[in-house]
This record gives sequence, C-alpha cells and structure tokens, in this order.
Amino acid sequence: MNRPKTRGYHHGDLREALVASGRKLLEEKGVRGFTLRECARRAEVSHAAPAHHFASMDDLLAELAQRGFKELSASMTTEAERAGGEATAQLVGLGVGYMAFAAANPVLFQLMFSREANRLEVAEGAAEIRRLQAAAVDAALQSADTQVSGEVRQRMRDFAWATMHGFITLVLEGEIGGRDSSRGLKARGLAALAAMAETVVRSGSR
Amino acid sequence: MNRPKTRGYHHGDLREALVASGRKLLEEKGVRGFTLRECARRAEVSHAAPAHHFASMDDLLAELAQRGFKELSASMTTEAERAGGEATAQLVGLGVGYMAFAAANPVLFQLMFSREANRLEVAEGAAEIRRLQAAAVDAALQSADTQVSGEVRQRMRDFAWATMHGFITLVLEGEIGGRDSSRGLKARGLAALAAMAETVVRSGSR
DNA sequence: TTTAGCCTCCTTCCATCGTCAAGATTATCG
DNA sequence: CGATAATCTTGACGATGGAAGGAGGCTAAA
Repeated sequence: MNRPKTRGYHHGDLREALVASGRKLLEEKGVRGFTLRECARRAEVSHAAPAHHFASMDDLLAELAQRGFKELSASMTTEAERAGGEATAQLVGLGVGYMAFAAANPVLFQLMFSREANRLEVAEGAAEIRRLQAAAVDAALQSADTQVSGEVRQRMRDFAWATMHGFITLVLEGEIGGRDSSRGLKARGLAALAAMAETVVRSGSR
Repeated sequence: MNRPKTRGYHHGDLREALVASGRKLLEEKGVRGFTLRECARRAEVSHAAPAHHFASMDDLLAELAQRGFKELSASMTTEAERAGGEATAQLVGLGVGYMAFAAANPVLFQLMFSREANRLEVAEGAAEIRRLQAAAVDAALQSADTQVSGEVRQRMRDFAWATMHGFITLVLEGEIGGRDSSRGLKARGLAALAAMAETVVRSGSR
C-alpha cells in the first residue's frame, strides 16, 4: 500500500471521500460503468470498507443524487436572482440554472432523473425543484393580470418543466446541437426557454 | 433441460430469440439489471451462445435500440395519419405517437436515448425521428403563411421536440402525474402538445 | 491511567457477471 | 459421401457486489 502515512488504519472521513470519488467516477465512467470497488480504490480503502457507510451501491448513488438535487436547486435560484425581478425573466432564469447544472454534471443529472434512484429522500429533492418551478410559473401567470383556472395553471407547470427538461436532456443525449459550439447551444436553449415563457404568460392573458 | 425436442443442438433462430427475450428482460429488470446470461437462459441456450450473434452485450442493446427507433417512427407516423391533414394536428399527432411508444416501452425508450447506446446505426434511427419532427414543424410554420427565418425554424424544431420529449420523459421518471390516472395523464400530455403546436404556428404568423 | 466496548477497516469467501478459448455437434455444399 | 463452415457447449479467467468474521484504533467509564 502506498497510502499516505499521515493516516493510519482509520480513514477519518471515508464517507465524504467516497462521495467525492464516487462523483468523479460517475462522470468518468457513466452510470453503467460505475463500480463500488473502483470507488473504494480511489479512496485508498479496501473494497468492503464502503459497506459501513453505505449499505449498498444504490445507497451511494442515492446519496449522490440527493446532493445533486440540492446543487440543482441552488443553481436555479442563483440564476433566477441574477435574472432580475420580472416574472418571465425569473422563469427563464430558473431554466438557465437548470441547464447549467445539467451541462456541468451530465451523468449525475441523468442519474437523478432515472427511475432507478427513486428513493424517498431523492424524491424529496425532486419535489423541491417542482416547487421552485411551479412558483415561477404561477408568478408569470399572475403577472399577466388575468385570472386563470387551476387546470390551466397545472398544465402550464407541466409544459414549462417539460420544455426546459426536454431541451437539456436532448442536448446531453447528443440529439440537439451535436457539432454546435457551446455558445450557439446556449443561445438555442435560451430561445427555447423564451418561447416557453412567452407561451406561459400568453395563456394567462386571454 | 426441458427444451422442446423439436430442436436439437442448433436453435434455429437464436438471434431473433435473443432479441425477443432481451426486450422482455430489459423492461422487467431495467437497463442496469439487464444480463446477457439471463437472456441466454430464457432462450434456453448456453451462456456463451449469444457471442456468435452479438459480439458483446452492448451489441445486443444496440440492436434493441435500433429496432426501437423503427417502431417509434412507425408509431409516430401512424398517429399522425390518424390525426388528419391539418399541419398542427399532424404535429400533435406525432407527439401522441411518440408518447404512446415511450409509455409502452419505458426502459427501451430510456435506452434508445441514453448516450451509452450511441452507435452509428442507432444514431441513424434517431435522425429519422428528427426528420419526421422537423418536417412537421416546418409544415406547421408554412401553414401560418408568413415567411420565417431559417434560425426561427431551427429554434422551433428544438422547442417542439424538447416539449414532447421532456413531458414523456418526466412522466416515465415519475416526476409528472405520479398518482394520476392514465386517462388524466394523457389529457395533460395532449395539453402540453397543444400549447407547443400553438406556439409554433404563432411564431410563424408574426 | 486503565480497560471494556464500539466503531472502523481488512481479509477471505461466495455467487454472478461478461468474455475468451477449445471442443462437440450440426448444417451446407462440393 | 466427405470436408468445411456455422452453431452451440463446456470450462476458465478476471472482476463485481455482497456477507462473515477478525484485527486495529477510538472513546468513555472506572
């Protein structure tokens, strides 16, 4: 073993080390190439050590997904604040934060929204995203100062989320903007978000 | 072995049998639970037999994805024809076919659009979908009898695909309509598609 | 300070997996 | 009929996730 002598038998903070190495490994190898043993290897620990911190590999993945959702909502609120106070601008801003996170963590994003990581704690993170999104849609609808039925509001929430989720998903899968520059892709994403926001407010002023 | 005596040492059509059992297995166990050996087991064949028909497991998955794309485009064109001749109706119809296929084959759909199955033949299938989609968007734009720039047309293609892909994706991941009835969900999907189509034609009449 | 108990980590073991190599069996075609 | 190719089986290898039990180090009570 060539592990640093500064640490002895005990690692100190293996749990965090596993989360860190796991996250890197995930982006490198993809969900299917992810391996608990390689994870332990990178933390310079035996292959059975992780069991004391995560009952199974899926537990580690769930933890990664859960933290991912926290980062995702942070990225969304950050971009929304930067976008200013107007309702549609905020809605677009949320989408920008959403896409920025996904682009920076493609595999983690895929994992977060894969049915296989659908535990309770993870679903909680997704619910927070839904709340952010719904609130922004509702605000945009209200800014168009016409009352709108509960059903239309629900439909616009669906629609708004679907558009922003679908666009970035297709980008990550290589279906949109294969040989496009990052700059050009961002513009296309913004255009999709703008079309989405416009449709939302228009449905409220009718 | 209780394999039918009608077949001896040779299977007869192992390739097709593997494709069939593989497809079932995929939906049952998910992408991560998919196993080449279990696949061979269900075809009542030794664990190494598949190697003569598929060089690796990914080859089998690629074949499944490729066939999936053929079915997907068939489902889309079928629904589009049923939708009648109007351009926006056709656009919505394509989306209905898209969602119907995805709902009927959730895991396969996920596989088809996962970056891991991104071989040349599979990408060809995805390109066909893109073509269908793009043609319908262009037709809808043209029906709004105003000329539109190439860039706007591209953006509307993005937008339209993103909306329909995003909606069904979120449904499959359990993020939309968790405890909703199938009927209700279909209505929500149609509403999203309608909002999308309306936005497309509106961008053409301005 | 000593010591008992607990937490962390390691080693070993098992069943399973994908893939490869070699042998057995059948089909095909000259 | 006989040889060649295609197909399938058996057996093996390295790697994986997980379980079991032992060893090392920490902490708190005595």
